[in-house]
Amino acid sequence: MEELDGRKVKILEAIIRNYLETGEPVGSRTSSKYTDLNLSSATIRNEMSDLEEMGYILQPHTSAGRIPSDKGYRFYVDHMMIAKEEALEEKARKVSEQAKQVQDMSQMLLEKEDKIENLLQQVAKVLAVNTEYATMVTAPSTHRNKVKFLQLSRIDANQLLAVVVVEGNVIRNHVLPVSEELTDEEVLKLNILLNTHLNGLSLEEINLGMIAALKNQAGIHSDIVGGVIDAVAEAIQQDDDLEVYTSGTNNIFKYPELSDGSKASEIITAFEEKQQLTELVTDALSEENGTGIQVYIGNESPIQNMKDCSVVTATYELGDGMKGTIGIVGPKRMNYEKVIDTLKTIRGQLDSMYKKS
Amino acid sequence: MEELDGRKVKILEAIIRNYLETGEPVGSRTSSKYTDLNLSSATIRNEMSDLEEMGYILQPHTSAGRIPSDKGYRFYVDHMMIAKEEALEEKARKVSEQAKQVQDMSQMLLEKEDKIENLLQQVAKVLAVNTEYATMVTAPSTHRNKVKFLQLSRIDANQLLAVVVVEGNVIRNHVLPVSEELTDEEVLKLNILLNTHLNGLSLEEINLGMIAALKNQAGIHSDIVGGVIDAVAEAIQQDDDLEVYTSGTNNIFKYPELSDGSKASEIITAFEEKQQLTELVTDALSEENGTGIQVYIGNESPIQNMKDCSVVTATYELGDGMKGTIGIVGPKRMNYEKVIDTLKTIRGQLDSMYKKS
DNA sequence: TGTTAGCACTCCAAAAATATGAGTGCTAAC
DNA sequence: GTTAGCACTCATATTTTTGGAGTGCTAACA
Repeated sequence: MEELDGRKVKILEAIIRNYLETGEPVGSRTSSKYTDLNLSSATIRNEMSDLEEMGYILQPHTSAGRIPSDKGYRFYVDHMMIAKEEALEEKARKVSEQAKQVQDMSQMLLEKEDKIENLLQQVAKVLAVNTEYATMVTAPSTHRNKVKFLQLSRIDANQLLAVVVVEGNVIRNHVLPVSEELTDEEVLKLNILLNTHLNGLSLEEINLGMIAALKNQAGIHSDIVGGVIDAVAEAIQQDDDLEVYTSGTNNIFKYPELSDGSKASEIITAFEEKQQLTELVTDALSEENGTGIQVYIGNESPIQNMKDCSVVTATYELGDGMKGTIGIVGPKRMNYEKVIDTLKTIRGQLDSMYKKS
Repeated sequence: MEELDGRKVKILEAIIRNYLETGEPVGSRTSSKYTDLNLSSATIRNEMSDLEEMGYILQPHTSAGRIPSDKGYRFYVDHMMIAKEEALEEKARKVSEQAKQVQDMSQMLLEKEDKIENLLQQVAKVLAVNTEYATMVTAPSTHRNKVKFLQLSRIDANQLLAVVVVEGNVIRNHVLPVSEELTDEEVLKLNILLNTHLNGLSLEEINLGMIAALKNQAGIHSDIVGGVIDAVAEAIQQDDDLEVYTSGTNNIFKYPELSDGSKASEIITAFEEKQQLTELVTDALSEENGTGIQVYIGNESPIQNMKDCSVVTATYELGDGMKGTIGIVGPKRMNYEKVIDTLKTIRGQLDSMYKKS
């Protein structure tokens, strides 16, 4: 009674697969036909009763069929999908799909964007079109990347421009006001100082202690120069909040279970307040599990707004340490296989793109 | 019959105001009580029949009350609102509201953002909170702004960084690959060349002819230098598509007439494909009418997705030529007075912010 | 002991039947 | 030109009916 025996597994699988296909609660009759074990509906009913007690399935109301619970979906994702993945007809379908996607992606590559933002936005869109779910893509985090180049320039009498180029050609800039005009020579000195000390360090290495030491070095001018250094440090540290690109939000209206007012509103709010998505993604990054794929079913999600959906994310990596996330949000009753597959494919594309450049 | 006489106007106004308040179709009985002319419902009925024939109001179905048509709303916005604006109790309400908003805005100013993107995003949010509609804000166009400062730097052997600072401290940068390494001296020369020729020009003045002339000037190295100049030009021209910031998309679910699946989906799509919003905004900018306020009712909107909504935009200006737009999207049955008022207030805040800095 | 047929029962969903009532258009009288 | 009166319309809400899918339980069977 505690564990699922082989027969229960088969029945549970029948129920889930059926429900994924039809979206209708599935009854004992239907699932008896769906399995290869020749059992009458009555027997199935008994087993279903057990499964319900164990929490794998539930009834929308008395005298309706059963639908998978979050726990049921979880079991499906963890134990049933892999098996199925080997099945032949699946394999065949996958290949053709994969080909289609690759096509889409290479099309995307044609209009090769130099700006990473545009690229990621495009990725989000391709993902949305392919899966028909709402999608999100975060920029790779760069805090472990090293400073390649750093430059201060005078814009006018009381404004300096600080530009920092980081590995991966990520560029940050910051206009900083200065109370007192600096001479060309002073700016040059500052440039040399900053470059010799900060160049080659990763962004996360440039912390408060570091900065303090630097200010000491600066010596004489420390009053005004100190301010400049602080501002540069700020420019470097800024944008720690990773950007999130989204697409296909309207796709949620394709699924009746999500398109009623209040639910849709919740999801859309989460997509607008990207803060929330970052939380989700941060969690996904921390829960690394080897495959780089995370599945959150309903309440498993760290953010409340997603309690009626499933979220699937994949971690991609552009070179060392630059990890980002791509993910989709859809109904619990989603095509997990296809989604995971698509995510893997696109992640692969991102990989190869990095190698090319 | 062709023109609206005074009585018809009064009745029309009664209908519209009533409908704005209740959202229910309004019948002859109700509107007879709502006006000061003492007429029986029967008389009103006759007048309403006329108004319907003229296209100002319509019936959702036979034997229902009347609701304003697009034409009716249009008449209201053009001719009835101003009068009402003077009314005393309105005035009183407005003052307190205005005060509240100013408070909100100054709060916003406290956490003064140096990045204009963050500021505008914040403006969109404040607007959304104040009006309870979906909002959009476009960055001011900068193509008439002048180049303040321009700098090429070598990042490494085969990459150059071009940074362009424009009036208003808008910064654009672009990493450009170079096939052949340039010496420090060459880079310096290029910098001088670019600055002497481009500095002080507005972005729109830097066109193809300009660039061609510049290439000639470059003389000897023209093969490789030409490429660099092209890339710089591109960096300058880039981002011509104005950015759009949005907020409060979920607000549309507060209005039943918009929250059904397909309509909501349309609106949300428009907000996601910011391309569409830019069209709208471009139109608004071109249709300048003195006040800088534009109202699109239903099908008047240049983009189809907004056919079930009303859109109100206001043009703001940060110094000469830097025009941007703030706007809201809501149901046709919206509080036009309040919206226009809020838009004006916030535009004022943006103005004063510019003067301060 | 596990499996199955049978049956009464539950409950949702859709369809049909039935009010309700707000609002209209029209006519005839003032 | 205005109004009272009245028959008529039609969306909406409420109730009733029906159908059917599905369950749980029991008793019989292998």
